[in-house]
Amino acid sequence: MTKAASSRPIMQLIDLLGTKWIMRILWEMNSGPCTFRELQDRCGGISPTMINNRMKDLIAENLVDKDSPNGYQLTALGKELVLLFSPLNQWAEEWVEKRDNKKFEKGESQS
Amino acid sequence: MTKAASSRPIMQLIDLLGTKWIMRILWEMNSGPCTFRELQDRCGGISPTMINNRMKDLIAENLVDKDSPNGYQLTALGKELVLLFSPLNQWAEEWVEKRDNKKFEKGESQS
DNA sequence: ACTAATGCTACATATTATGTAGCGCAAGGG
DNA sequence: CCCTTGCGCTACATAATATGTAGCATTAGT
Repeated sequence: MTKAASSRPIMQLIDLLGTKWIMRILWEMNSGPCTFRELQDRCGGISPTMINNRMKDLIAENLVDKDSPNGYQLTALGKELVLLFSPLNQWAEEWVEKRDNKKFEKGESQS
Repeated sequence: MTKAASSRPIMQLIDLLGTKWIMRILWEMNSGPCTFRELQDRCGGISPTMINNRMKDLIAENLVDKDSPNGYQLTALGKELVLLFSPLNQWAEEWVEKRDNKKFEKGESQS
């Protein structure tokens, strides 16, 4: 991570979101606070090492709080960020549809 | 990549965007078509191996075109996606500001 | 005291990224 | 015609990251 690259906030964010599992965890946490092990399940069985490391990152970045009785939850800032992800949902639908059509045109098999 | 996880379009997108360099490359390509080597520079000297692999991915996902005389460029779909990134820019500004204030309160050194 | 669930750590293995050298090709100049 | 220059891209050894599995320490319930 070069200093120049990471000086712009957007670059810091892109670095963070480009770290494996970060977006997935944020997305899954949007459905409410949860325990360590439940989060593991929501993320499809991700390893505890990874969850632990990523949660440390997210807490350090002020996106998640650890609130012992209730487990982990998004901070206000974290919730704002995840809100910005929602347009991606609709875009992704169109994208997959067009991509699969193209595969079909090319004669590839469909699932 | 489990089948269940990747069945939802948003999960496929999150997987893609969570791959190292993908967001960065998309972001940098928003400033116009460019050559292989210029893209390397825009991304701060990323290795050619990586650029090559990621461009293959992005082309396969219909987000980038290879148009030999002019090099690489975003597809219409790719441009739409990068447009959805722009709100992140403003959010990132606030985020970094708040994060750095917090560090200051805690007595950490500033750059 | 026993059981079960929790957050989390240890660590060997597998996967992925980085850095560097350089190939084959095309365009331009001498 | 040869020589340089820049191009897209490949090869491959090394370094960094992720995965999977076992299990420890703690807490809550019975």
